[in-house]
Amino acid sequence: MIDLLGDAEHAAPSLLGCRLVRSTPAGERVGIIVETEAYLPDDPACHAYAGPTERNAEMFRSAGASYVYRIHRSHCFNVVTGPEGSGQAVLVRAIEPVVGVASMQRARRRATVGSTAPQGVALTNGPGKLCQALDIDLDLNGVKLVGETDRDAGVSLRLLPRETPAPIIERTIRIGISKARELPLRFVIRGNRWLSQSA
DNA sequence: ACGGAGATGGACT
DNA sequence: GTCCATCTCCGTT
Repeated sequence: MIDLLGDAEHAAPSLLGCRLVRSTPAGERVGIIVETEAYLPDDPACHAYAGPTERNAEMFRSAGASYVYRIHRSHCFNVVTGPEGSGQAVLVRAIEPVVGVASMQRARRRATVGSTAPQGVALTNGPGKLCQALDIDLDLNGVKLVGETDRDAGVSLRLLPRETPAPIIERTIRIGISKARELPLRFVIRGNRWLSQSA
């Protein structure tokens, strides 16, 4: 059971080890979530902090939906958590690829502007990279990720519980933000090799 | 209508 | 380490 009804600070570590499943006509891609960050209602770094806007609308809807937004050339993927209307979410910052690696590599190559093909851990070790690898963009903003999903409606992104024992978790400050830098709201699976490069 | 900022990634010195 | 591409959103004119 994945705890998404509690607040993001509680949900973020509970998502570690869970599987993210992307199904398209081309096949299935699966990654294990290894790094997350919580963004809370009273948190200046949270997109929902200043209240509902068009961009962050999904954060104020029901837990278990996706919140996808664009930053520079990349997308970031979040899982909405907490009571409806509370405005909080968990950013997925890195996954460990387990199924459909070749398909992820193709998707990354397609989305990469430069010439060098992403290799090794660079496949999915960052929030923008994993969105490229799984073809997550604004079309997947607001889709239901758990339970009865919108799969028949052509939507194919699902969150499944972990199959393994709870991982050993480390907690640190968040990465790449300018506000509320000091809050320890980043959670990682200890020692996992697919974690993002933390400056 | 406008301008600045950004939960990033890749290239380069 | 630094620089910046590229675009969406949002607060301000």
